[in-house]
Amino acid sequence: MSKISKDLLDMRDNNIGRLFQHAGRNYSERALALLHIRGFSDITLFHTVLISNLDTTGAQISAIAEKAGITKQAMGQLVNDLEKKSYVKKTKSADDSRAYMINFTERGKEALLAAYEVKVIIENEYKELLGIDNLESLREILKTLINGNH
Amino acid sequence: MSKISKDLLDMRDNNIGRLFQHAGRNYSERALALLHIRGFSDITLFHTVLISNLDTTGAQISAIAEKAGITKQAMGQLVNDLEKKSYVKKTKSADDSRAYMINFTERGKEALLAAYEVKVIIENEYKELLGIDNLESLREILKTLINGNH
DNA sequence: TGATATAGTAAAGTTAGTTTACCAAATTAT
DNA sequence: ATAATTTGGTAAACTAACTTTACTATATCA
Repeated sequence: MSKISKDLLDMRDNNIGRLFQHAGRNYSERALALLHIRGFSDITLFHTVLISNLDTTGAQISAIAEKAGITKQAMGQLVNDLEKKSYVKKTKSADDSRAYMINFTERGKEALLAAYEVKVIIENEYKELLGIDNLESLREILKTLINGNH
Repeated sequence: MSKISKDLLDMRDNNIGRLFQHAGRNYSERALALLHIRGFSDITLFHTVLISNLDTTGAQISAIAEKAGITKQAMGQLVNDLEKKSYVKKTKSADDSRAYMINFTERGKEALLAAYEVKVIIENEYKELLGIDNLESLREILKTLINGNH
């Protein structure tokens, strides 16, 4: 086998971009499975975008959208969807009559806490697999990579 | 601020799953931009799934689909799309009259080589940012994570 | 008092697929 | 040799997770 075709093969298996994607997908699937076990079986990956970007103090649709990096229309749909599933409630803002305030319901808060628990569990699994030093250096490397090529 | 709400905030910024996703997206965007500069501007992220899973010796649709981890129907669409853009050609298989052999065209081979160049460039950027040791340990950590919770 | 910006909604389009259902050819079983 | 099953591929409809375009209502700035 020639050098170049060996390299091309290597591109598939050792491609760092593909490894990121694969690791990310693994994480998401594990997180979702653990959330489902905890009784939040109607939550999809899509929903976690809102759950993990809404503060317990509440926020406006466009503010959460910006934080999450999606359009306000998409966030609007997400909010409506999670309101139907009664994880959040939408109330007219007192300050701005164009705006709505989005807040967690009790169930929503429970989901948020469960999401936190799940995060801790998965990180412990990772610690088990890698050792704590490697996990923390992984986190630092990823942050450097993300901030380095803004 | 209470311990739990500080932890919940931390979940957003330091969440390892989110860091994977972010790093993966950064990589893809950079790779695609570099491919476009090289004259392959009609290739999307979607197309790279086929390009990076097809050998220069050619293969059947269902074989590539399995390798890529998508359905043969989805791969069929991808193949048709890339045939229209003349990156691959589809010929009736001599061995199996139900099957087609998918091969790169000359342009397709050029794209494959460009993809390899782009990979090298991005990895060099990463080396610059992290140092070679950190890059290699990142790769090993990711592989451990992926194989560890298959 | 306009002009412009902001909050949100509605509807259609897009991307990257999956599911269901099918046909034709190949393989295996009887 | 024929029937049953598997395999290669296609078609059409559906889905998720969005974006784009276009709009209304309210707020703010000049």
